[in-house]
Amino acid sequence: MTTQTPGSTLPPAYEPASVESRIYAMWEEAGHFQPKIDPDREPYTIVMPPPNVTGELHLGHGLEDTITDILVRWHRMQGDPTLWLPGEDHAGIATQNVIERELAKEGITRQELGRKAFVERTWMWVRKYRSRIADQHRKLGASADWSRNTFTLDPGIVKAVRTTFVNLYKQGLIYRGLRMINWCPRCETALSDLEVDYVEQAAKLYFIRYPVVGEGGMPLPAFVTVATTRPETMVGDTGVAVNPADERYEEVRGRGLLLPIMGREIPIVSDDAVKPEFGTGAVKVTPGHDPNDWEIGQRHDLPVIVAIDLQGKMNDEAGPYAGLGVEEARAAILRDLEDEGFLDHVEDYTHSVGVCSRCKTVLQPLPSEQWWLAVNKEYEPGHSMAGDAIRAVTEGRIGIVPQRFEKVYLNWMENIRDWCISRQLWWGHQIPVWYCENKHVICQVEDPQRCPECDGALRQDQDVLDTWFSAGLAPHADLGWPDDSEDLRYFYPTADMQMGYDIMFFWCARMIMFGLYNMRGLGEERSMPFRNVLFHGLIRDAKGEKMTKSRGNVVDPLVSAATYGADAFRFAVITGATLGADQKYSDDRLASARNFANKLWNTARFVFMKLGDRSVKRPHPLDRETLALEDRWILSRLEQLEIDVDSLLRAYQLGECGRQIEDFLRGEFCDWYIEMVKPRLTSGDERPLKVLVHVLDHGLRMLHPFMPFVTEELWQALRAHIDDDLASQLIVAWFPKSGNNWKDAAAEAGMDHVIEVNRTIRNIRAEKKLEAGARPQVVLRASGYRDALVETSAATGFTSRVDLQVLAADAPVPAGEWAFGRVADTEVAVALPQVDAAAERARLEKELGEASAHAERLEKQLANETFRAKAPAHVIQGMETTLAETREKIAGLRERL
RNA sequence: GGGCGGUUAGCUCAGAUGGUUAGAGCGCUGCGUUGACAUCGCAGAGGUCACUGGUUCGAAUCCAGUAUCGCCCA
Repeated sequence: MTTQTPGSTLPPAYEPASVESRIYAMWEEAGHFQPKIDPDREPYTIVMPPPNVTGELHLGHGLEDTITDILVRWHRMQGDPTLWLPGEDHAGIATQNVIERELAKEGITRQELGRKAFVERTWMWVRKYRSRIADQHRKLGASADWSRNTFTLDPGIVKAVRTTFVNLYKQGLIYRGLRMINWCPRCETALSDLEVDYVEQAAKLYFIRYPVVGEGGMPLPAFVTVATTRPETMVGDTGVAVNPADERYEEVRGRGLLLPIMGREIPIVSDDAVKPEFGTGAVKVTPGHDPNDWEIGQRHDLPVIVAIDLQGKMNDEAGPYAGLGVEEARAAILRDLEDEGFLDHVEDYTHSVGVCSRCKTVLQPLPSEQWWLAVNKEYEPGHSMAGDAIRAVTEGRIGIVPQRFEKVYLNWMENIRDWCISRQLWWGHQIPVWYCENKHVICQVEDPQRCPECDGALRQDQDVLDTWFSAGLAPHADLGWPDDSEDLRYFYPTADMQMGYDIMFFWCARMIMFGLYNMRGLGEERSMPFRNVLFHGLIRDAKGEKMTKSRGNVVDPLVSAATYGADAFRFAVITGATLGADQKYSDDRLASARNFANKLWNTARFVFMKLGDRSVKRPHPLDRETLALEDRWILSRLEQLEIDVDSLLRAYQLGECGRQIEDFLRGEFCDWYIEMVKPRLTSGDERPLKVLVHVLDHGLRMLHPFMPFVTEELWQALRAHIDDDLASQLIVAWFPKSGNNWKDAAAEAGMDHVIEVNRTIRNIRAEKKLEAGARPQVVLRASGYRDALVETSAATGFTSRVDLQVLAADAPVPAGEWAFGRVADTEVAVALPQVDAAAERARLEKELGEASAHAERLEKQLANETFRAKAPAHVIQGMETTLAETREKIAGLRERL
């Protein structure tokens, strides 16, 4: 290791690959990821959104790990018992698809394999992949408690799922019912409303004539023309509907129509749901194949005919078309309609079609017997799952960050409908319901052997539950519920939760509903699954396109982390956008973050080099007067940063916080403090050492949640140089908190001035094209800031490469050619080899123009009576000072001209 | 149809509760290797903060509307 003589042993560039795995192992072996339960301290708990167990981490996971790890490390460093609870999800349909694709490579289907063998085979995959997911998190630095890692099919979670199901069933919130569902013919399962994507599709609108039936059942020469996008479903028509207010159909209301081809008589019904402006204002009603028609059918008691089977083929109800696929049937029916003169005309039409969000197959709406969760039904007076979930947010017990997502959440929750929770899959939590030969239904947590009512043989319901049913239990189930575990008692409710806004309804909404329901025994203030939920945006590719496998634009976060370092990856994604906003992925940002890590590395190398083998005490506030101006300045700035970092982290402004830490370390610490202190160190002044060590220490601590690896590695080397009680590892070192000891407005004002003077000197150097190696004479004529300029004159001389003289404002400028500048009441004169008189004059005139305009604005503002009356004193004061300085600048410039 | 968000430098994005001349990174131009760092440093160019109107002493920031892009829900 590098602790003996660090300055000399650290390589000249930061090499993440040689650091990260060693540091991670060090933390993990020390047990720092596992919280110590301390009843006297409020814990900090956050549950990881569980990735698909057979998947890979993508950039979204990388962002989530970063967000969570920042919060977790920040809390851990404040001494909170901190638990980051990781897990993996069985991801029912997604995993089943993965395994089915594998089987397909071998030329077999799951049906050929059989359910038992299929499930066993899936478990083999799960065992193989599960540890890989955890390793991927580790590579990103995630300080999660792997000893508590949870999988959604672990026995404890199975118990939680079944307990929840049984309780809801007994309270009548879970029921089995025949309803219209979204059926995916490829996945061969029902889907919830959320798993449907709607895509715009160019299609046709077919106008079909349905003959009116007269007295005695004879067709009249009159027609009602209906418009439809799906003519093949007409074989299942059981009515035609018109709007009750539509006068065009006054004549035929109450009559029957003859269904072409099928020859069946169907009624005309009046229903408000029909939009008169659509098509002809008359629509065919197919309750078996359209959700709206199902509703109309229910209202008018129309029969339901299902003519398309579960594989998307026409069945016997379709008469002559039985056995055809939907597309083939459509073509055949259109041909027949046309031949028999029923097809009126065809129009182009764009409409949206529901497709399976996973496999993009066009969905079939079908009436089907499924299990449902009645989210709006009261289970106790005044309490329904959705109602409670609404109130928890509107009454502020759960906070949503950023707040604007609150509306999205509420809007969805207020319009929520019963949730279809059963899936016709083999992989997942099988529904804990058994049927016996005598039609008894048993719903219980433990597997029953025989029917308790009649001792008959039992068969378990074949369906499994929607993946989000089990995922929705995570915060309490992962902690041990329904058992009364120590973890559950201590860590519930969890503190924060974070996820992409794209799964707000799938996961966040369900966790809130289930948490409030299952944990209601804790009372309103403690039953919620988390106190705050953070929604982050999506990471898109450089063009702003969503990353998908089919587009081939997916970036592997582990490749990024391996290329640039995990710290750089984290820093880039967290500063890439504000929370909740999408960001575009760019290698430039990664490179920039890597450069920052390297900068930090070399900053530390410099400090170690100057320290040699010394160990120094921190600067003490009581010794403030013995410190130099720039020492007091950087300590004051550090203190301000500590205040800002604290408030930004509290407000979950993680990106802004990271940026401010970087700005401080790069812009103030490296570019100014270290540069200015070099001549003092060279001349043997040791005071800066303790400041360097202290600022570096606190800087590393504050940056640690963002860039854990490089900061820990450097801190391990820094420890030996600090004469203080220190933790053994940065991961558990105290997070800096301002003690209000170092704020020093005078030092800040003085240094701001000194910095501006340096900038002015450099600016003149560059503008006058003075030789880079030259050390020109510079004369400063100063009054207000004379002491500060004198004190820092050696530093200025060094860092701006000049021979500096500080004179009184009224002292004469020595003879020679000079270029002039001015900062507040200080005049800057840089000796020139020769002056281009005209160019110098033009420059001064430009500057005078700008200064005059500025002064004018300020005068106007200050002359405004209302402004003087209403603006806060410090603003007026500040403007007056600036005005005075600007006037002096103008005077100086006039003098030159 | 309802709702939400974006529009700030060539590009990617910051700018919490309105406050003195709006910032960063990348890119660009010029200079530079003064023993921490070329994964670097210094200096510079570059913005009527989408538009219109309003509130206010004061608006990138608040309000209303418009345009445009995107997302969600139905």
